[in-house]
Amino acid sequence: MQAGLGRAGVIHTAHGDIETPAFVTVGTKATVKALTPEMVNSLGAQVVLANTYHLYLQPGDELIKKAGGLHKFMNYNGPVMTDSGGFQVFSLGAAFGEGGISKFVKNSDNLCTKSSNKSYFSKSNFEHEEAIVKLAKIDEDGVTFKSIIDGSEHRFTPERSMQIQHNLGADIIFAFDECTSPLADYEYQKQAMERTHRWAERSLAEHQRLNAEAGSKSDLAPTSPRLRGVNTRDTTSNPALFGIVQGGRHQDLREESARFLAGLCPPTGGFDGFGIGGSFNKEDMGTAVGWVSQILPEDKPRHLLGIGEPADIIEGIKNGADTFDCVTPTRMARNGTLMVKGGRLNIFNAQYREDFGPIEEGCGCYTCQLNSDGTAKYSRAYLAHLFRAKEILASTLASIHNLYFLVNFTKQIRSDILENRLG
RNA sequence: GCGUAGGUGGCGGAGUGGUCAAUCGCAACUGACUGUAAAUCAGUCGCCCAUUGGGCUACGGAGGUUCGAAUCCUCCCCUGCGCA
Repeated sequence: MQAGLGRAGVIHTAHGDIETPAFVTVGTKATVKALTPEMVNSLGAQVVLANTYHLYLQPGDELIKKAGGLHKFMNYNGPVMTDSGGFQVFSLGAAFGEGGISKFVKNSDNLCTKSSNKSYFSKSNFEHEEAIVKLAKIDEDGVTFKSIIDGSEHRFTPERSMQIQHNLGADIIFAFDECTSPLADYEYQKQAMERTHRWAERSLAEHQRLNAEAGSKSDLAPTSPRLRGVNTRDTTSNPALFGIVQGGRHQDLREESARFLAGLCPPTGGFDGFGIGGSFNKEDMGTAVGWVSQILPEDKPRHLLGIGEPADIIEGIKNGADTFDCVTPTRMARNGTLMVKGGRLNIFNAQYREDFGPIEEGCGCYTCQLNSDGTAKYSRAYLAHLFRAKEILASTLASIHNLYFLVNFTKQIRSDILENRLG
């Protein structure tokens, strides 16, 4: 973009290119919920993000390695990313049992008193009446997790996260970090950020050790790994590693974090790209992204972790973020909220029970197709019925629509940038 | 006809003399969801005002007992089941 930090580019991976800005679909447990890989492809998605913690617990990273890696295991041949488990440090730690805490805090919220006694997950097997036992506990060396599946205890360190992610075999992996709560005070944000920095160094060192180890086992392995040109497609190549910027809502911390990570350049090279993680102020998330984009190297991709509201994507792009992932489109789809140009539409609302039009006029997605006579193939009334009847197809049709909406919303911004339609 | 078990808010189903406008589930209505503990969660759900709160009508129908009844008594109506 002529003004500001926005830009369009291409990330080359062993499994294909990602044209940025791009929305990354979330497939936590090696599946984009409710969709087949063919559906994911045909709605225009370019990348899938899976999760280290979840796949480590089930079915296990060793098994996925035996299967031939994530791509083969889940039958998805496009680029795949894995998150490091760093978000679970937050969601199973600080946020656990605290009902309604998200990565965002609003200026209008009172940071000191925002604590709800209502549990978001009242059916939890792990929740005790009096004291909520967190499922993640942090120390300098790493994090001790309790399994969300059976309560068993597991230990993640930066090294362990790297080993698991290498076993999973994604194209782009993330350093092990701590996603902090927006409720944490400045002092904690600073301490956590510094710890995340130490973990970043350890992640990078272990990643390079694993790459070297892999290299010594195979003649085909590249000597200079990571983001490679599309012409050198090599599906067995080592993953690229992204470091994660933290620092919460504080400008000095975010800038310090970006400087630190950008400066990590051991003999074999630094990070291949960067994630921007952690919590934000709802009102100035874009500003915070801008703080770090000005510092991070211009020739490396920047992924804004866990951000996906349309307005936030626009702000992220304007401030230099290249890729975005978010559970919002798929989760909201499963919960009956459909994304449309004007905002959102709750298909459960009584007004749609006899509405035989498509979700959105003019939408190009599979779900919004029209018959030759101009009527909707899958009407709002039909979707309303499927949701009320709890039919599985409801999730599929709604997920296709929401993902198409966001993926193409982001693609549109890319072409606007390329054609200079944006400032 | 005799015997027996019942009739409670849209439905199912608790309650069996006061703390009952009535537990709970479903349905319905509304909202939330930002690196997925999520096909989840929260709120509303007789009527009328109201900020806490107040008023009214309600537990098949009609009477009655009682300071007080969805709950006890009498008669009537209806339903299931068994026997004729």
